Amino acid sequence: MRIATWNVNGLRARQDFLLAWLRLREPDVVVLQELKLHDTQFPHELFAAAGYQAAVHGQKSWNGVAVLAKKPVAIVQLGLPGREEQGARLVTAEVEGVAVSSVYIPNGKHTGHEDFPGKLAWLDALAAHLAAAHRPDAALVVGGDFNVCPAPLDSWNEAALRGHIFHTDEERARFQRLLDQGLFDLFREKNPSAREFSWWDYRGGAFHKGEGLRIDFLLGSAPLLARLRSVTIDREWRKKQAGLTASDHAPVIAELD
DNA sequence: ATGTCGGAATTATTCCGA
Repeated sequence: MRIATWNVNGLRARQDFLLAWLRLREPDVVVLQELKLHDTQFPHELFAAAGYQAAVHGQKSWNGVAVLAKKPVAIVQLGLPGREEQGARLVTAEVEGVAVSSVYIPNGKHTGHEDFPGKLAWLDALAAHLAAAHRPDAALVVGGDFNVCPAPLDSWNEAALRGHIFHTDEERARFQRLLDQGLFDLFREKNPSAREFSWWDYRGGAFHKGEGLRIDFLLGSAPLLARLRSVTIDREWRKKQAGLTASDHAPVIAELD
């Protein structure tokens, strides 16, 4: 099984780009973030024609998450309980016996912004929800854009950015609390010292200067880790393809037995 | 160069969020 996560930064702007990538990589399951459309605008027919069905939790204009899969998807959860006012940021579906969640953690803007405590509260609520809804011995994947840089190795410039947004002890402690629910950072498990990033700002030529962050993760429970062969970050798809603009995030792909 | 994007509100221009 090949499972991926990708923040597409607007599905309507990215659908041709995404379809080209699906044809090339042929993932079995993909969790998407930042759809930026309402459920009713999701192009189910387009993805069905490409061989995928979707569980979608969207909203007008912003946020929005989905689970795409070649096999049937059964919706388990729409929205993070108690945190719906922060937007459509969680959907969980069961696919081939695996509970698959797509999450889009609030950005928080900066540590002095009123959104920052909201981000921490959302992460607290996610840890509580996972503890209540999932057993650590069951097959679970939580993939998405976490908007947290868990360790210095995950940042292009830890020295300058430590203590700033994505790089605070508060965010990192809460990311660790997610792992404490019995989850593993699948990329890091297979690539313990790799300095690779999944997001680069559109501005200032950040991609070409190597100024990125690793903030997109596939977290998996022990049964998934036992099946894990490899994890890659598909940075070629952060580049323009045949004249089509890329997202500011690259896909992350895990290969499972 | 805070140097770009996507989307909304509004009618090609400005704002917001990331």
